[in-house]
Amino acid sequence: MQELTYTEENYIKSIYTIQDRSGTGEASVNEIAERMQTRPATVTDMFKKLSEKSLIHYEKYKKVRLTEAGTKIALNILRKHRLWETFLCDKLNFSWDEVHEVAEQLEHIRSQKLIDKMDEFLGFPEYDPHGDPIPKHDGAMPASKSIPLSEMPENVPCIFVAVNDTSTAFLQQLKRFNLEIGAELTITERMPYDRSVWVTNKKGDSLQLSEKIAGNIYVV
Amino acid sequence: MQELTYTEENYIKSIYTIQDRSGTGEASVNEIAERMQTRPATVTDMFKKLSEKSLIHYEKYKKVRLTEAGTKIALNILRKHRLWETFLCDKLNFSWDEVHEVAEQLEHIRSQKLIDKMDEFLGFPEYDPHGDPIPKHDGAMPASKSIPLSEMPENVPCIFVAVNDTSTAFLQQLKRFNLEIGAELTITERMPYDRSVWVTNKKGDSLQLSEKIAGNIYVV
DNA sequence: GGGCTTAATTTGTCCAACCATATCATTATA
DNA sequence: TATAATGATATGGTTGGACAAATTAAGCCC
Repeated sequence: MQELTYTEENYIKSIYTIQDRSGTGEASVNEIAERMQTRPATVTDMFKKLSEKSLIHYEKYKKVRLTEAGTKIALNILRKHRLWETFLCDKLNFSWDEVHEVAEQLEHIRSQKLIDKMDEFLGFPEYDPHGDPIPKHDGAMPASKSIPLSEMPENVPCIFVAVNDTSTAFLQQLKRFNLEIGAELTITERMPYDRSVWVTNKKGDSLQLSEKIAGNIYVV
Repeated sequence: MQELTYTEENYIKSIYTIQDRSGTGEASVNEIAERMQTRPATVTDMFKKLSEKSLIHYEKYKKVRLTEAGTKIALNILRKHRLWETFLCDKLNFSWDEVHEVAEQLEHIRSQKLIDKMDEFLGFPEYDPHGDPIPKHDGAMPASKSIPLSEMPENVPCIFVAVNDTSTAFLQQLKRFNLEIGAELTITERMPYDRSVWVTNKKGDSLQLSEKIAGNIYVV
């Protein structure tokens, strides 16, 4: 197990996320640059370094893929991130839209013992406050059986279980709509022009969600 | 409130610690280099930078002292460090000798809300597991729990912080022994017959102190 | 295939934090 | 007071992570 810088860890995590939500299981220089708020040149440099350390499969001008070692690291960071989020919400009463940026820092703390004790302290949770599965110590991940709200058929009720974007902007928007994990939603109508959807909740309130929002709300 | 790097924060903390136990309230390049495990050249560079940011008083070839702003930052880091140590011991059942290096990482987490909530979660503790006082949110520090030198266990280094007798006779005796506030002392042996103690200082000098003297020297 | 667009890489620079070495100040001591 | 020892600084160099600008490769469309 090598010593990685925080920056390297963040790249690994971004690659994991991008390849996870791309059909092909790969990530491009531009996608990572976008996500890391940096320039493609920087990403190319980092790809070389990570490749040197055998954490990604990299060939010039091609997309990259995490190696097994890289994936293991990504899952470990994800585990820490989600356990910390759970801690912040469950024990310190943070609201679920406040935890992300603090967890972004805490996920880099290096101490096997700390994270194992934290897991125990929290009662070995399977899902974090956003509904995302928490990888186990060995990297095993509870199934996340959710799909984007935008892919739900019309008039089939579903439960809001996770978000696919943890930016403050997005979470605040949800707050404005009064949308929370656990809400029961039903798509009543699709607007073909901009792919937005009309949704009703259990109380019968109706609201219109853009394609972007509906694509980042995950439901079962 | 400026954004400091972790490294800068660590220097600030080291300066605080050194000047706190120095008698004169100052810290030298070499002392900091020793404590930070780095070279004097590096420390000089950093002193210039911190001086530029008005966090220390710095003049070439002289010792440094934290400014008010610098002290505030140091106390804030100390607060975070000691609260985290308390958390690790009280809530996660770490033993008191395991917590330090993890707290060294956690003390850099930037979130006012987190640390305030943590303080509350822990029941607003005044002292950390090592008995050191935890600075309050406003920088106020509970009195540090000093004890008479005579009550220190053997072979545990401590710092001479106060006297409990301000008579000239006592102070002159201290002078004769070359004992000053700030000295690092270690009891090497106890003489059961008269309860006097053998003490060594940092230079390795050894001296014998009567029960009366050792009882009026306060240490932490 | 040729040309165009987009994506990726190379090159050269910058800054923070480090170091070794050489030099300069301060101090302690003969 | 002169001089050696110690302490601090200056200089020049390295590395990691970032950037802009220029260049090259890949993919696509006719």
